[in-house]
Amino acid sequence: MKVHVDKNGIIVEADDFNLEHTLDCGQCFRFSMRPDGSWHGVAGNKPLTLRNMENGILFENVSLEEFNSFWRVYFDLDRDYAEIRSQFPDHPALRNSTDFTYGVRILRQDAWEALISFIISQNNNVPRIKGIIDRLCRNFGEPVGQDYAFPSPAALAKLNVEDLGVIRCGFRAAYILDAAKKVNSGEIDLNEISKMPIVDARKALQAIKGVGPKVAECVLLYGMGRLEAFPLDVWMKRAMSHLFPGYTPESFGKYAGIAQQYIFHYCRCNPWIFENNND
DNA sequence: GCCCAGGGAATCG
DNA sequence: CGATTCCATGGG
Repeated sequence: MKVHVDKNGIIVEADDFNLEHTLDCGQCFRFSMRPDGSWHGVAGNKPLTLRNMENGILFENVSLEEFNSFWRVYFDLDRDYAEIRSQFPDHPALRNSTDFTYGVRILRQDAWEALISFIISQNNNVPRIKGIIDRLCRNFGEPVGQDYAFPSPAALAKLNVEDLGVIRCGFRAAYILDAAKKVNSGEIDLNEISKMPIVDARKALQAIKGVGPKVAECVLLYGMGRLEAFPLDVWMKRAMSHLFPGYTPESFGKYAGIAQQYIFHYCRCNPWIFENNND
């Protein structure tokens, strides 16, 4: 990876770094493409605009210090994805997936934000999830520039179901409040959970209402940097049974979560590969 | 095990 | 166009 300091910010020249695959693959909900092709969003209370340039990806108006201390970690830019791919099992559908989704990176998101975001994501579609999270931030988050930060556990813990009516998240409101109360009181310590053996971490997360196996796996993978976590939604279950019969999440190794992201996005973008197949 | 609980996007007829 | 399907979890 090469980092250039430019008058407009920081330009990153790196293999395996594609904004569309990284920001529009179902792992995060606060970045969107603007009509001019740039990407804008908020992470870690910091708004960010990104642009594809001839010589790399521009992090607009970002200092070298901010890039090194935050965005470099957030975008997982110090990880060698080619090396990780070389450790994957040799399988034609996995090669198709890694070719198609080339450039995806697993974002190192905030655990609390990931917890609430993936509770909201259950039984839901991406455009609507984005709308609900946007309303959650606008109504209960602190303003940062033209944007809003993700609300803190304390800010949500003092609300009731009626207060959350404005975000129109339906039956998930009670789940959000249960998570906020448990995290705010310290009954759930996300930092501690992030370091537990994965079996214990899964169990601890599922003590929160609205967190089942799938949501827990998403929190571990996207919010806690646990790259062995392997969320199994309907698309991944379909992929496992049709494309990888006999395989388990463990078959993909210690970076199974990254393999999962390649496969998931490939399947979502090419659903016809499952035609004439049910289950 | 079965149904339902928001709601909006996607897909179908 | 309207009708149907999709979606992860908990509770009855």
